[in-house]
Amino acid sequence: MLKESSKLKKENISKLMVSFSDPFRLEIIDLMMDGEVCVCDIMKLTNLSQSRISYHIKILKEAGLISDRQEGRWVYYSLKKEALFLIKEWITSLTDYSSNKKRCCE
Amino acid sequence: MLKESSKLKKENISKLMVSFSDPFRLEIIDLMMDGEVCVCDIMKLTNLSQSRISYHIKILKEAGLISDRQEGRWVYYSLKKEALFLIKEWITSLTDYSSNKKRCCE
DNA sequence: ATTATACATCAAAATATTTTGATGTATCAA
DNA sequence: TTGATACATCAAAATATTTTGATGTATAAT
Repeated sequence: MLKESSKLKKENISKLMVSFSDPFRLEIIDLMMDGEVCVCDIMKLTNLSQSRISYHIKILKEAGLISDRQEGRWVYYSLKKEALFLIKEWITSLTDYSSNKKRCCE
Repeated sequence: MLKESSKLKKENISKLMVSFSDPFRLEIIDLMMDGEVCVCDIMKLTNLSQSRISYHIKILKEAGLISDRQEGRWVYYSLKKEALFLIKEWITSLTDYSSNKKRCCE
């Protein structure tokens, strides 16, 4: 069962998954795969408005998926490897699920 | 980059991730880890209403995460290993992302 | 045939998420 | 110190998702 095998609580899982559930957030995550990005970068590379990007960044941050680092006027965002690893672990617990099927409703 | 390394299109990824983004769907997925389940099973094991379960099942099905098999009055649902594998692959492409950070806004 | 069970589907209501445009704060440069 | 840049935050509007209760369809048991 998922409950025992995962180090992530169900609430955290859904928050992390919410991060991936929006195409614009996937775009942003995609950009972060090449390293740190600031909001201004994302603005240049997508055509999302600044406040829209900030909103999505907030979702990602509250899910624990990204970390931020301020440097002067800029804030650099990057993916948290630890979070990605936990997600991978969770997905693995799913793919490794027992294949002996039970019949229901009997 | 995500785009090239994944066999899943961004649209499919977000649909799959939407599946995992709801706590009740996570419950249902959890139950399916022990094998096939019917709606009646899910009703017994959670206290979700029948139409509510059907709604969530539909989301999971349209995301391509589960398959169904009818037997008499019952419909048995189970996780599609293929879909889980694709998700795992995608997550892996994220965790394996290049760690040479670029500086932005320069 | 009638009734019950299992589930899907529908429309309306309830909620939640997302977008927009405006405003606020901090940093920096002139 | 004034103005510009980078970003956060806010409230309202727009949009999307979820829940509910009712109704529909198919299967099966009596």
